[in-house]
Amino acid sequence: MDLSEAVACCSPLVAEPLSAEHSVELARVFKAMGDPVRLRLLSLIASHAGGEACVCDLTDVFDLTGATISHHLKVLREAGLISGERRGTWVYYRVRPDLLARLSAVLVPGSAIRDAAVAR
Amino acid sequence: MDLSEAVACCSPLVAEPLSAEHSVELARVFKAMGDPVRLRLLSLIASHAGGEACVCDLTDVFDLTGATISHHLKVLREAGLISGERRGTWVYYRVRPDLLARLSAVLVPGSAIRDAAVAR
DNA sequence: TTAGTACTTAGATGGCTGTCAAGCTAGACG
DNA sequence: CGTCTAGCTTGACAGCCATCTAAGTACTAA
Repeated sequence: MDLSEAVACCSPLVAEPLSAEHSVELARVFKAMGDPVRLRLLSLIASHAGGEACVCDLTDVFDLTGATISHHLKVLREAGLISGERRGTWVYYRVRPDLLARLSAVLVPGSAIRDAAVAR
Repeated sequence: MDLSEAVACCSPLVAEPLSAEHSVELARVFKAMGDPVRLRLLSLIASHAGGEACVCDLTDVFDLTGATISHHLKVLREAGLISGERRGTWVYYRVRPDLLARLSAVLVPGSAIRDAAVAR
């Protein structure tokens, strides 16, 4: 099962018990967000001008080696939370707002209505 | 800094870069949700009749010892996601929807407006 | 009080994970 | 070509974590 797909079809947590399969996929996404460095990376990328950020912009913020930042970006990428693209020398990352919105919807009841409102 | 407090005052991820302090507190909550068993526990409790569930109801669902379930419930409790109360022989847990709503708001832009709408 | 049920805590253990150093690949520029 | 910069991968290691067994606590019932 694809990750974003799994998240997309999950009902709100309060609506019905999560299936074992869905819980595994959902947990993978939350686990990816369960690290301070990765959360900051996510918000740095999301809030950066143009909606994207170069890895060099991100590395300077932390007191960590490039290898570690690269590792965290990979975790976020494999969770479907960000996507990366090489343009010349640099690699740019951007968040995937659709997945964030779906995650957000899973956390609160009545999300279907709210999602429709957001789509408008 | 209190956990729920930290989550409450976090702006949406896309609005501005998360501070190092906020990211640590937020990550603790997401980390608690980053496990399939804990996610299922959360949804079992949230979707249970009356908004609360006894530990014995939860233990039967999984192929795990009571000690392990107890451990996961403790993690969820320390993250501020659930609260437990003993009534007689049994212990009942319920979710704290306020924290879930705030978490949800952190994930999407324009949450302040949407929160106001939800509150009505 | 004794026995029994419902959790919780403590300790142990195997597996996972965040981090770094070192090495590697991809592109830019002579 | 060679060299420089940006980023990724690998391998290693210390610390964390999910799980179990065994023991402890809290309440009920006879």
